[in-house]
Amino acid sequence: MQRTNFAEMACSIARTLDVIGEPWSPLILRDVWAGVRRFDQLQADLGISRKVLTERLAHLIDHGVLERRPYDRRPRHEYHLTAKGAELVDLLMVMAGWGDRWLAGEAGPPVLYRHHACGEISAVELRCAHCGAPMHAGDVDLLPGPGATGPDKSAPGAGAAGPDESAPGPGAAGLPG
Amino acid sequence: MQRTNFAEMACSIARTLDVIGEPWSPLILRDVWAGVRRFDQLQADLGISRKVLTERLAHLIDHGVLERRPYDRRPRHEYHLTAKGAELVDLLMVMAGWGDRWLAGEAGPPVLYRHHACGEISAVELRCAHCGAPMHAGDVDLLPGPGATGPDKSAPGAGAAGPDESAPGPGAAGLPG
DNA sequence: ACCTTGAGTTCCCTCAGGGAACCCCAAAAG
DNA sequence: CTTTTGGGGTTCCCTGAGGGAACTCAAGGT
Repeated sequence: MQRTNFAEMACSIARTLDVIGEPWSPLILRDVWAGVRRFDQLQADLGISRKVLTERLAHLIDHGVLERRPYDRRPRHEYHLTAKGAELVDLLMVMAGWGDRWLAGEAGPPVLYRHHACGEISAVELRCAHCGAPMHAGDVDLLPGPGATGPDKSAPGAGAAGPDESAPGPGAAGLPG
Repeated sequence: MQRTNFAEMACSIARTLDVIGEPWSPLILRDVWAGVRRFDQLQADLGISRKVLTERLAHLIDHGVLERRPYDRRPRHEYHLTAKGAELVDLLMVMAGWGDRWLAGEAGPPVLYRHHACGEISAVELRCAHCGAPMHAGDVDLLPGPGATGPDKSAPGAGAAGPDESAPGPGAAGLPG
């Protein structure tokens, strides 16, 4: 779909959208997360066209979010989340939380989440990694970061290489615009 | 774009994708959040076609995520986030966090977030709303919820009506599939 | 030799996204 | 009163992505 190139924008939201910005990709990740790992299962469960599913899987593998593992001597494979992909599932949980709050209606949420640590049905909550207090859209100021000026050279590319935490420091421009 | 109807699926992720599942909507919300509120500004900043921008704005207003406010006696308006929309921006922060970690490369993150509460440059972290411990994709079990069987009747629709917290209780089917 | 199954390809059709030009309205300028 | 300006969209056409169904291919099983 992407007629516009989101990956080149100096915005981590746009770049993330380049990876999972069309609606099938999150659903594929959800399914893989929930244990639906094979081509025909995914196709049947999602109701996606086989052609598009092939493309999406290739794209997700390309971006290091999924990996393909053989499970037989025959040419059979399953798709698994990489570490990079597993962190995207965190995003899906937040997405599900919003849908549960605002779209579930009287019927209530379709899926419940039980937290291993406490054993309770719960939901995710956003907190500041620094002070631990709640951190929402209205609780932050946006500042230009070091990568503000343009797209990154030396992109990590396909490999699920470890994330890099750059030291914060002021850059030039703010949001594009 | 949506040829497939995601809103009818018994999945809060799919339903959320029905609202912001194509790549422009999150970027529009990001811009409105950052203070870009007028049609021509949005169009110029995003590089989106005017036609598609019109459609997206109508869709977002329709779903109660944005609202349109006049700012002049002339027919001029600005777009603002509703409470429902502001909570979607939380999702954008998580998205940005993932992009910062995995896609920013050597250049570092394009935007930094300063938390009002502690004044520090920080990032969001996902925690369990119940026990406060970290809560990630691998830390939860999925269980069928009360709305598991089908799409909800009596959907909140357009209005940014308050969220409903239904009492948890077991339902019938799990994920669709 | 034939059937089955997983995992894709190929082909065609329709509709959504991109681009650019055009339009409407209200205020301000002349 | 007429013209200009500028925000906020419409309209039209073209391309290309998504949907659907049929076809292919390789490896077993019987």
